[in-house]
Amino acid sequence: MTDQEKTGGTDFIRARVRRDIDEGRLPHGVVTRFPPEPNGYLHIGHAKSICLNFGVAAEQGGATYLRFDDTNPLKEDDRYVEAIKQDVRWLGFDWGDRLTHASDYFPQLYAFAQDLIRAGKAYVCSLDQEQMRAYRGTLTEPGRNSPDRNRPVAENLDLFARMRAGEFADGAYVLRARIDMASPNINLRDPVLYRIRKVAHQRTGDEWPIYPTYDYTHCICDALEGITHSLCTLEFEDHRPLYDWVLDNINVNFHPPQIEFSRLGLEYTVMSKRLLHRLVDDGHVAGWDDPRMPTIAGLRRRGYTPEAIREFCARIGVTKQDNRIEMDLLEFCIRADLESRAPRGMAVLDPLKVTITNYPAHGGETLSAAWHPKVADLGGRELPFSASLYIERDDFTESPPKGYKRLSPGETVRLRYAYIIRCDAVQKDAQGNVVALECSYLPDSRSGEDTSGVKPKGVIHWVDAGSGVPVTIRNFERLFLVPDPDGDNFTRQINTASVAEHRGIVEPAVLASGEARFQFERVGYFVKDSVLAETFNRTVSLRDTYTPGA
RNA sequence: UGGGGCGUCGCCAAGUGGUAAGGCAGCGGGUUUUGAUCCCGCCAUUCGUAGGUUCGAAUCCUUCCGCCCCAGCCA
Repeated sequence: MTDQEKTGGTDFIRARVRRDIDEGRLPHGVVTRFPPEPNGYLHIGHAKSICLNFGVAAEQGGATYLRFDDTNPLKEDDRYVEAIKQDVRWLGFDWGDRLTHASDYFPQLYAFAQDLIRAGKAYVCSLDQEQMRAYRGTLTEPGRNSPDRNRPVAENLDLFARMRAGEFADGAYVLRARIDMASPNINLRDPVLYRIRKVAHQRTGDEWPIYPTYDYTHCICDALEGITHSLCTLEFEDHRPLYDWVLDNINVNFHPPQIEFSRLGLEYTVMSKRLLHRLVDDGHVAGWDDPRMPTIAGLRRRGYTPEAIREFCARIGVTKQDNRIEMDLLEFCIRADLESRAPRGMAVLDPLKVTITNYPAHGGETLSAAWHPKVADLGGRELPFSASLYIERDDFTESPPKGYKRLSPGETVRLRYAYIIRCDAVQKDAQGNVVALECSYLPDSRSGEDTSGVKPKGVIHWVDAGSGVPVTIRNFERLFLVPDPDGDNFTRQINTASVAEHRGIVEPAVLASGEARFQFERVGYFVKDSVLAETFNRTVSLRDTYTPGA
């Protein structure tokens, strides 16, 4: 748990909850809910909501429901249900036996609708969608009453029963609340409560030919579950009067307050399910769990930890201000987590062959290195060394800038955990590209027992050619070219170079250990891909403050 | 232009009448066999604007400006 998870934070929602407790309004404790619609995968914006809902309740010894908001079988699919459950669990939250579905309440929802009709608060309307739009008015003009608005109660009851019995085609009728067609709040202009959809539902099958809408369903489910704080995002703010209207007009003895907070915005990515769906469906990414996706599944495959994501959610806070968080903060959180627990290893992404000319050509030795420079408990590993090695191409240059701390002709550098070497000769191909280096090593400079007295330019990582294992290493960049991609220019804003595959080589102990996450020294944090063999995904690079020439 | 929200450092965010927390980023320095980590220091006379109330305002009142959301039988 992070500090904020322990103390509970000071945001306006937690302040409100504490006040409710202090003033004795919650005799049965705090009850919240996370209500995803199973029409896609969860993303980091949902993580914010999950951390908030589960966090607020847990801090007060309360309970949280995981409730699937499954009122629209046209868009929903059971395969998303399992993915969502897995993601919530992986993030570290437990709903216990409080797993529910809006569809669990379909019978009660139906009965309440009949009550509304009897009370003259709802009516069956035959306007088609276009007509209804025309009757609704505009933002600045009031709407007009539906010709069916004064249909007698008995007739409404009969028609609604026949809708339920499946007598009518999709779209023939809807059940509407009878509120106010002139309301400045468009949500109150006789909103639809039920629509006919002769579609099989993932849980209720063909039992219902009619389905309740979100506005009608959500508030009632909240009330029936005794949700003490119904937390949602800002765009539902002007639905609140409708939320309240429904609960005020049915016979239910509990009325949760709806409290809104701003959704998470993250630079260089998108957070709407519609756009995420497009990325997947149009093949811009390999799937919902593509490591470049801001989905929980994508972040997981990328190597993010639940702890880092929770820490991120704690750090961004909860307010009503629109926001767009910099990637730097997310990266800071995962680096901070991995720094202390990821074992170190060495991998070369772009190998440059090095031959130690004064080292026995057929010999070799085994050096040792700790898995972590500060965490002794992590133990150590063996590191094969020989005359034939690979270093990072990037760690050599023929013309070093001022202050260069890597290898260049005539200069010395320490091979991490091993010896100091000097570059004696550079081999090039016909085009003048450097293809290999000839170096000599200082026999008395072995790591830990260095008596050479030589101060090398710096330290670089390396992998023994004979024992190193070839692997694919994937580096990811931001998915979009602009910090705030929009739906209209979406396709043009996608970064088509967001993944770079390297054919690299990694020290044998890394693959031999059972670990998944490593810091490849001087490069970054990586995780073994959960699907592709011998493939590492870069979770995040190491912080790099090197400015050439400086 | 109807309704609903929001405006405190590049990005987040405390603060709710008593004289601008903190984090991320950035910058400078120290330690370092990872140009990492770690450690030090710097980083808003000012709170969208203009007035007003007050001994005193980011906090109260008024004006204006800017941004976001709403016209699905989506959620």
